[in-house]
This record gives sequence, structure tokens and C-alpha cells, in this order.
Amino acid sequence: MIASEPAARPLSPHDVRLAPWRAFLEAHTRVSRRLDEELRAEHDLSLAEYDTLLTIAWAPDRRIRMRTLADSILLSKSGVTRLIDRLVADGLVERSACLADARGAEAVLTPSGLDRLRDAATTHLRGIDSHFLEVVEPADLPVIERAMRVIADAAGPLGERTTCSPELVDDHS
Amino acid sequence: MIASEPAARPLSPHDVRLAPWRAFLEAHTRVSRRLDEELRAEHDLSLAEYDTLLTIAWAPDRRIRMRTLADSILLSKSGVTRLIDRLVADGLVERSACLADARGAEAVLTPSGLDRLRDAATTHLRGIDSHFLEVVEPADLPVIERAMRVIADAAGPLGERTTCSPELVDDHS
DNA sequence: ACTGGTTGGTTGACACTACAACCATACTCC
DNA sequence: GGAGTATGGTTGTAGTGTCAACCAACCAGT
Repeated sequence: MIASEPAARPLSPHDVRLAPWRAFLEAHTRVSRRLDEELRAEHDLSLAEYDTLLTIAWAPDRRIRMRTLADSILLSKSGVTRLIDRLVADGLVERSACLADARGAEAVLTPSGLDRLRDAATTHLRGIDSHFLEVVEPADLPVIERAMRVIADAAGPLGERTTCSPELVDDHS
Repeated sequence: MIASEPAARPLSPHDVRLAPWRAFLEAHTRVSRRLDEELRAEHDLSLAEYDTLLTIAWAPDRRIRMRTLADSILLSKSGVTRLIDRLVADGLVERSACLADARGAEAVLTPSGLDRLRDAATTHLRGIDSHFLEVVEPADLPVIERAMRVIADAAGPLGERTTCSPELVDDHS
């Protein structure tokens, strides 16, 4: 892969081909900051915290292994430890030992956490709606989704990612 | 706009409409981390630093006001101060007083900075090419670009952002 | 010019994240 | 079933970003 000669003509600074990339970056920064602001202002939650609560809530039994969580929300192991620390301090989540694996820890959503999540969801989903879904041509959404998926897949694993050496990645058939 | 009832049906957790948004987030995280890694590994520059050097290089005379820089790279004032501190320490940039405005400071690219930028550009542009431009359908690129632009515009200013109320932004004709 | 308000930039305090080192446990294979 | 290795999670340390407070200089209006 990456065989031919993309490197041969390394794009001049003002090359129009850079435009989509820069637009992508700018869109991401602006929208996610706005969503983050809204979430903080109305529910005192960061975007990362919201995403975490949501991921836990989706998991069976509303409990999830730390590692799984890290993979889901694209955060490092230690990042998750600390994020959960905060949520525990706020009473939104509890730590719980893992039955099947003695070294494991699980994060469990508390009732209070679920409430908070429910409240925040309204705000957040409205935000996604109004800053993202509603402003683009509806017909473009599937295109965007497909493209983003391909891009994410192509970029591959995320640095830390243990376990699998590059050529051993099972692409989760 | 945004009048009707998007809030009325607040999207269920698994609503398919969330998919494009999540794909967008994931694509951004993965690609920008990869580009950052590549840049660091090969040129000891972060993505933010690269972007900064590039922005300065594009400016007339290869010098730029701190505030302008902050707006361009979507960083807070203090963020820029510190980023420039690092670049100065590395000899890639110099601080210089502003002739027209005595409180102003300008960042000027040093020859060494320009060299470093040139080297890094090859890597970075190849990365954008192979992780972004080449993996999506060429026909989709314009769609993505337009959509991203609309999204960025709709999200509006960035919290701190002083000076300009939304309707006063001159779009740098 | 003086006064009051605004802007440009830096600094201090702090929030969040990653990486590496670490321990405990699980797994594998002899 | 013991040795060696891999994995799950936490902790220390450091990097990088924000916000709020601050000073200096600009820019009115009078």
C-alpha cells in the first residue's frame, strides 16, 4: 500500500487538495469545543466525561472493563483511570472488582450517574443536531459517514494499543 | 433556523443519526494522532508546532502578530505565547517587536525554522495524502470539504474570541 | 491631553492527557 | 505445576492546553 508516487509531488502549500483537510480540522475543533462548552455550562460535564458515561450506560449491565472503555473512547489506560477517578469522586460511577479476572476493574454507572447522563443527553444530542446534522445537506450525511469510517480504519491503531503488532491485527472479522 | 423540533425527539442512544457524528470523531482522533506521531518521529515537531510554523511561513514577510496567529491556529492567546516560547527555544522562531503597535509582538520565522518546516512538510503532506486524501473516494472530497466548511462556520466563534461579533468578521477577501 | 474602556501579550494556577515504570494476576507451554 | 511472558490497572512525571488576572499600550470622547 501507499505504493505509487504520492510523495513525488508533495503538494505545494496552497494546493487546493489541502483545503478539505484543513476544513476538516477546523470543523472538528469548533464543533467539539462548542459541544464541550454547552455540556459544561448546562451539566458540568466535559465531552470526555459524557462520552464515558454513555459508553458505560450502553454496556451490558451498565458496567464495563477499564481496558474496553479505553479502547472505546480512544483514551490511554492511565487516562481512563483518572477520568474514572473524577467520575467516582462525583458519585456518577463506582469501581467494582471483576469477577472473571482478579486484576480487572470495572466501572459501574450509579443511579446518579444515569440521571446525569440522561439530563446531559438532551443537551448534547440537541447540540449534535444543530451544529452538525442540521447544517449539512442531508444527502451528504451518508457520504460523510462512509468517508469518515474509511479514514478511521485506514489510520489504524492508536499508538499505545498493546497486544497486536501491526501485522497481527485481526481486523475483527 | 433550527426552529422546529429537533429537541422534541432527542435521538435515542443507538439512533443511526449518531453514526456520522461518531465516525467523524473517531476519524479525527485517529488521523491526527497518526500525523502527529509521524511528525514527531521524523522531525521532532508536534502537529500544533508544524501548523504554527506553516502559518508564519505563509504570512507576508514570514512574520505574524500573536493574535492573528492565535486566530489562525485556533489556540488561546496564552497557548500561543507558550507555543512560541518553545519554538523560540528551539531556534525556529524569533520574537520581534511590532513597529505599528508598541504592545504588539510578532513571531518571525528563522532560516532554521524554514528549513525545519520544509523538511517536515514532505512528511506531513505525504501523511495527509495517504491517511486522508487517498482513502476517500475522490468524488467525495468536494462534498466533504463543503460540508466541513459549513459546519465550521455554523459552530461560530471560539469562546475566548474577542473583537469581532459574528456578523462583523471580514472574510479576508 | 486626560480619562475610561478595549485590546495585545505574558504569567500563575490548574486541568487533562500521555508515557514509562510498576505490581498483580492471567496465560502458555514444558 | 512452575517458569516465562503477556495483560490490566495504577501511579509518578512531564507536556501542553485553558482561564483569570494582570500590565502596557491604543483609542475614543471631551
